Amino acid sequence: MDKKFYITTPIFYPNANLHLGHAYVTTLCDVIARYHRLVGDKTYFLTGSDENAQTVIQGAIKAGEDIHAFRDRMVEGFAALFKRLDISYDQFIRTSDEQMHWPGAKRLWEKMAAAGDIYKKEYEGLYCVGHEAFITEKELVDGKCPDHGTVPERTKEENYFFRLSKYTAPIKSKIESDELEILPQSRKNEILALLDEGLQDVSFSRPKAKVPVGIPVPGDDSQVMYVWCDALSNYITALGYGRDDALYKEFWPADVHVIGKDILRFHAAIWPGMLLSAGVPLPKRLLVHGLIRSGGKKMSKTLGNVIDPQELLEEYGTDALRYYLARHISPFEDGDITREHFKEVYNADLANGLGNLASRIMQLAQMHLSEGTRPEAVGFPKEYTEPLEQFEVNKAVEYVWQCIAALDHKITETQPFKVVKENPEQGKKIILELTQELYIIGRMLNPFMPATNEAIKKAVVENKKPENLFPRKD
RNA sequence: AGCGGGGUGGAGCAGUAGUAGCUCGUCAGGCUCAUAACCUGAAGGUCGCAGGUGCAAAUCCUGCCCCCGCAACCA
Repeated sequence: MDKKFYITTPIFYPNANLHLGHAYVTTLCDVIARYHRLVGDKTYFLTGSDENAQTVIQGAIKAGEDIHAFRDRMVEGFAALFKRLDISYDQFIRTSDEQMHWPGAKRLWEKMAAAGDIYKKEYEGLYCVGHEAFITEKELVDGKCPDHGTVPERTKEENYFFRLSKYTAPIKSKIESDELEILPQSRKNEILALLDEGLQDVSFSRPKAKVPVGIPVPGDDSQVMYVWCDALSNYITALGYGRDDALYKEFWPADVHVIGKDILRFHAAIWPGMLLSAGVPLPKRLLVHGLIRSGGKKMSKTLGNVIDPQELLEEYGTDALRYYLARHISPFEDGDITREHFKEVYNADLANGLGNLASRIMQLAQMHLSEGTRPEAVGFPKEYTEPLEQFEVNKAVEYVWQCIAALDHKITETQPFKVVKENPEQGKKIILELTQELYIIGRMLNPFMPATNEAIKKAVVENKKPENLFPRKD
């Protein structure tokens, strides 16, 4: 296979530490990216941070830090978590990066302006700082913003607008025809329903006085770009759009943008509209995942059901967390995680399942085989590749665990531990087969559990029983 | 209000018309290479409720109830 594959995560606000939801989407992307590398696709995996937002500025103020220092510190934290999660991203784009990001964002704006789709409009209304947007009278509760509990300011603002309304029909047709494919189907239906109502033009800039760190609007230094052109553009600027086209030519359009359902409309309406306006090809696919809840409820500090990825990483390790996220959280629907369920799954699937299987096979191998083995490379079964091509990561993992169960069963059936005493040659033959099958299982784990894949490979090749891969937890 | 997702044995899920399935947990038996693990078997469900269509419904239609999310530090 000699295809290219470009995958992106959303970009994250460096205003607080990343939580399990961020860990999930990033891990999901990593699994998909590693799979594509495994089957030989030329893969590019992008992640990054959305730094020019009001909420980030507020975070810095709250922390009493300089905005630049604050963002750098938060982004370092992102990198540390991603490293711990074994995220194999090729690039981390920061929208504050004037060299990497800004030229492309400006180029995109200019293209849209040249198409006649950017216009200036004066707007007077109630501005909520928390929203970083105008809100309507109707939305107010006791004269305050219901979300932020603050009294909005009546201000007059001159903004640039993007003529998104013009693109309702073309966007709809691209989505209906799956030229821009939206997965799962339910999300596609949802966005088509929205498109039926027609899209409104969207505000595309803010006065620089209000958002001091944004990207200047080309030809108007008094305004900075609002989030759409500022942030969504990262998917192409990272590749060098407007700067150096080599990667861009190779990898755009994206094969998949992985996003949460909360940001679906931005990616399925505004972003395609922008690209259509600028004459840039649309991404091929949006993979819209759900939310991770805990105990059936959204995680929130108030409810006290937040689970920090760091906590799980420390207690169970990187691959255990990756395993849980890949197997037990659906890529398409809301998922659930509790400490109790995590432990149950860890013990059942990893300690008793995979870990124990590796121990029993390698114990036999170490005792009875004189040297390690390395099975010939074979293709992957379709029960494994087909789900992965469709991003059904959980189904692919389930298949691997079926293989694990089958191998446990095979040991019971063939009784190599007994046979080897009565007929050493026959026993060794069985044991050799078992180690080779274990190796193949390890290889299939590569996208989900890269370190475990390595550990199993090493054990088989060196004919040495590994340390407990996943010690039981009580 | 509106929009979206969901309600299947103790837990988590699969199953869009034709004998209700998987994993975990529980119980009994087996095995001994292994991390008190592994294998086999069993118990356990009127598939949210009420109607309707069909020879046949978890699965289609109608109404209702309940949970979750869409607004908050938030993918």
